[in-house]
Amino acid sequence: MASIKDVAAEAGLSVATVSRVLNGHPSVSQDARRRVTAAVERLGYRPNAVARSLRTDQTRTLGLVISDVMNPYFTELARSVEEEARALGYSVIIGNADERPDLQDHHVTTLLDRRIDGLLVSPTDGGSPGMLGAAQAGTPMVFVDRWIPGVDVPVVRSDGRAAVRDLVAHLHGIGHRRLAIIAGPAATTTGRERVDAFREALGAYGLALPDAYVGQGDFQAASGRRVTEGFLDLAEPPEAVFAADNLMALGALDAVRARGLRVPDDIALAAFDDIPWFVHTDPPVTAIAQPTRELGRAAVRALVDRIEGRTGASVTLPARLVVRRSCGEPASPEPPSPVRRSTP
Amino acid sequence: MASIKDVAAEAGLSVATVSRVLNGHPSVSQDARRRVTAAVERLGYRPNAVARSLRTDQTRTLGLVISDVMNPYFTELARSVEEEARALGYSVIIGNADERPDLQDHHVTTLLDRRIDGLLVSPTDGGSPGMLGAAQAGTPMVFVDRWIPGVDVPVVRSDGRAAVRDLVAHLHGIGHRRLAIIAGPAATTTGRERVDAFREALGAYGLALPDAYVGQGDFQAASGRRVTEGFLDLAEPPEAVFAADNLMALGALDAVRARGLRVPDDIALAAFDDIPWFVHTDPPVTAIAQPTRELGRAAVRALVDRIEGRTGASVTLPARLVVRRSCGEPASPEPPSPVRRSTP
DNA sequence: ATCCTCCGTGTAATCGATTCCACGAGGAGG
DNA sequence: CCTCCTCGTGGAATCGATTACACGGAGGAT
Repeated sequence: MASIKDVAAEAGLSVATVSRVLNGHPSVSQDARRRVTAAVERLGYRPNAVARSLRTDQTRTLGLVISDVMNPYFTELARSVEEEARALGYSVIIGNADERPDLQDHHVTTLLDRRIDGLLVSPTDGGSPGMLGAAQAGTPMVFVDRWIPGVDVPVVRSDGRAAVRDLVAHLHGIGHRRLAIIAGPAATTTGRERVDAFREALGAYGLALPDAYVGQGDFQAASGRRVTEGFLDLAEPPEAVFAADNLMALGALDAVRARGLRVPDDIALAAFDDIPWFVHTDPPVTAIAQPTRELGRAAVRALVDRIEGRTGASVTLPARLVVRRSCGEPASPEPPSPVRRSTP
Repeated sequence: MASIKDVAAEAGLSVATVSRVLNGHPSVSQDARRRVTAAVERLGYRPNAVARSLRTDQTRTLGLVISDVMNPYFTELARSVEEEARALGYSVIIGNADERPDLQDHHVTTLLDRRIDGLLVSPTDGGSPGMLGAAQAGTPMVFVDRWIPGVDVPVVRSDGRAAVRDLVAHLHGIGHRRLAIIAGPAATTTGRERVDAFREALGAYGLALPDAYVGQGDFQAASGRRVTEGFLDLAEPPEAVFAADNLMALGALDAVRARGLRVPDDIALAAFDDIPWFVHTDPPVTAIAQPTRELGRAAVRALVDRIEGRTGASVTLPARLVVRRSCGEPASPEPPSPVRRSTP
């Protein structure tokens, strides 16, 4: 593979001049510029990014460590992150933690070893040693979706509180009173927050959230299935189940169907994180949609701001409720204002 | 960030010795080894992968360029690729081409600039300049899922011919005679092959595949919707529609529902590529499942074989039919042997 | 005519590793 | 006791770029 030396030889100039042409440095003659361009063309030369990175101490690469690529929410997030990064001249290396702290650490160290310019993380847990180290070491960093309390890193996320209130209003309007939740891991902020928001919203209607109605999941379909089976085995099963992510909702759907029961007739179902497939499930699932694309873009912008010496502050965007048919039809007037139906 | 020089100073040894310890070179004394290890520990030193790559001319990184990350099939492929690569000591950088040749080229050049050790591609088209260049330039390369005829690169893919025959047998057994297909882009091998296999299988039953029953899609949901609408507008609409990928099947489902029609009562539907959601759609969708995990693993192994100087041959794995309810219930005996029902 | 500036270019140091080669110490063999 | 190996170690070249500094020539000001 041709190197800058070959180009210099071919153009009859020094490597310094070639480098200057390549980087658009002003003090180069028209003639030199032409000869270099021609030589580059002839040799099919492409600068070695590795060498360049070593010298300039920047890789123009961002690391993105997410909890689970197979989760469509994160896939979409990853996609929008890559898009925005590309627009700003950066590449992205994705690390999939599969909800495992050890894997998350593996990816963080690998990325740091490669000297990425900045790190975008949706932490799987409360803070693995590798990640805290990275934050400490001063690597530009931004949390997205989930974060770690007490770590001084900007957070780009969406606030589901209002949407959860809308959801509870919706369920309450339909007549449901015994509401349960399939929670995410307590080690994640989203895992805890969604339960809190749900409990708070229930409180506004004078409803309690008994321990038996809080099932512990791990954001994977299997746990949704298991927890839902537990709910159905109760002497007094809930009338509605709220899954804290889309995969657990899928598992819940499985469990209900396996019992020969029907959604929403026998039990209502709603999920956090809207995905294209929810329109096509039987029945279409009512969900809380995050502005995923905007989240990804905002996260990249915040990170690049940090990298390039600007401030890069936290961002919180609102989520919204998308009503479909999995909770039943409202008997009384429609739920409060920000609610929208996905099909008119 | 501490460099090898700092470690050498801290340990009171030369950088050469430190490097030897780091790389497990045999001729280093126990004492030196201990001192280096201690110094590394004290400084929290991690070798700079960029510098190492420049010197050794290898990055221990694989590039994976896929057509569409949002397609669950490719997400799963990407995941299994990363898993196997990690097991073999490689990292993976994913490039998402979004079915756009220009984006595909962008990623290929970026990856080559970063001097990845090998490239895994599922080409979007018949061969963009950048990709053909890479193949020519001798970069170790392997095609996965899709490939480009005439380019001398191993191909890891699955053969759907037998499964398509099973599908046609299944449809025929139910009583469907007017069968249509939503094809993928003609520029892709999978786009063409699936139509060919379908036509061939129809032939075995004495059925023709009229042009009006071949709709041109692009592997995206919107095209599935558009093509299906066209089918429904025909004077004699097909009784069954076979979508050449899962996203177009989703679009077809949309279109059918928008007309107030029902699957499978009004029209049968089947898809290539099985995904977890097909179990939960209304109705569950009959699909041809590829051994995605195995495909990813085989592709990585073939590529690493090439990189490390071994042969690395092509691999073809069989796909299989998964019968669900979207084609209706068979009136007569069950379809041929390799067919399985997803729910007993 | 002399001096100063500015411009275009080249030489060489540098980034952080790996690795070839040389060198000194110590042990084995004659 | 001398020679020859082997072993552990360090010095220095190297990978492919960027960039500080030096230098020569042209042109303007005095």
